[in-house]
Amino acid sequence: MSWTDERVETLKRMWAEGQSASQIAKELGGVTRNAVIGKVHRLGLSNRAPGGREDEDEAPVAAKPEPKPEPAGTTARAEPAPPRPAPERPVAAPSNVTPLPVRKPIVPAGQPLPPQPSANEISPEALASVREVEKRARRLTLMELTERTCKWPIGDPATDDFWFCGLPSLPGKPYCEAHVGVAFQPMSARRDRRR
DNA sequence: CCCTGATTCGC
DNA sequence: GCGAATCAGG
Repeated sequence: MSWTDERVETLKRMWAEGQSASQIAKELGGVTRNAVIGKVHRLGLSNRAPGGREDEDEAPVAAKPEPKPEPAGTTARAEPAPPRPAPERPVAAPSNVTPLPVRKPIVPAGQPLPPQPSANEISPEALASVREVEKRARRLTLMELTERTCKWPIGDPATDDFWFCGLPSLPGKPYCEAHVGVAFQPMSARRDRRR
């Protein structure tokens, strides 16, 4: 694979969007995150806009030759500060926490997450398991989610009482075992259960 | 251990 | 120019 104009464009766009190098690499395919990072540096867009105003063009002449007294170890690193999807209070759900087919947590521009077929029926054990699991949830924030962490939302997004499960997700699935069990229910299964 | 970006250096 | 290996950090 080579850096065609199109691929570079995708790289630029995603990098600007705050996507991580590994995410970009996966999107492009045929390259590693190292390749992406390397390219990013060669393109000279290493620091992403922290959300606020940033200088467009670089002042070529620096007045300060040596502004750093520290001998080593100092890292002038700019925080990414990814776009945070402010929780636009939808419907302040009461204490009634029973999200059945709720499957679409706010994931940072992730993949479509195709629906998985499942011959699962929601069992009392599964429900109990979920309750239990949610007590032990890692309580991750949006930014801490990865492809292998459960993205099941817990709590009320309109309050601080909100986080994501964060337990290890099943390979290829967005949720942990317990949450997959209640998330993916075929219509038929639900109907049958309503007996 | 999972992940992040930064840097180096042989190719 | 490229990117694997490595580094430095969360």
